[in-house]
Amino acid sequence: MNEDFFRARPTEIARLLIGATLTHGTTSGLIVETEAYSEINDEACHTFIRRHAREFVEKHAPGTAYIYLNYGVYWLANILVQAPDGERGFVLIRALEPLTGIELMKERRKKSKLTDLCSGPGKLSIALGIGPEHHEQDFRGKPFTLSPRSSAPEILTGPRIGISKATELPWRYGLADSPHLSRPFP
DNA sequence: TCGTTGATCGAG
DNA sequence: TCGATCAACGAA
Repeated sequence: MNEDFFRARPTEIARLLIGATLTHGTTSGLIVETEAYSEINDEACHTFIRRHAREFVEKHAPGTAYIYLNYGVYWLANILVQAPDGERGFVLIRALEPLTGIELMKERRKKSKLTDLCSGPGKLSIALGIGPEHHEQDFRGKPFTLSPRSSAPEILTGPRIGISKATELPWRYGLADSPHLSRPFP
């Protein structure tokens, strides 16, 4: 994806990324699930509760990686985005369908079932080797490559997972009928 | 269902 | 300083 791809609202980019391909090193996967977080009217967004996140969006360009440790255990991969009107936010990559480097993913995950490798935000970080060293790195070519989808897929929409605030916003997106989702859609 | 795990933030 | 909270996962 070029730089302009990330110049849109978080919800718009989260939707456009369904069906796109994410590559890191020799591993890659088809994005089947994302969530949008916005600094506008979204209390679940880190910019509402973390000073570091507010500074991050000020200092970095759209397309920059925001990598966050959740529950003291798992690293979650987000992409910083910014619309032309100034609205900024993050897109969380929540699940992938493994495409290449599957043997390496199985080693890293210590799992052999294809649907166990990347079916959650913590799982896919382990499978693709994403960690704290990638915070502030780039989704616009290196180290992470995003390739656009070839055709428009059927996309599901629902409430975001694992949050307690702004639960009414239907900002989770998923590829219809994918067996690689972190959880079914309602 | 339940325990694990550590960065962050606000109250005291 | 202390306690609550948190964009998850695996064991059972």
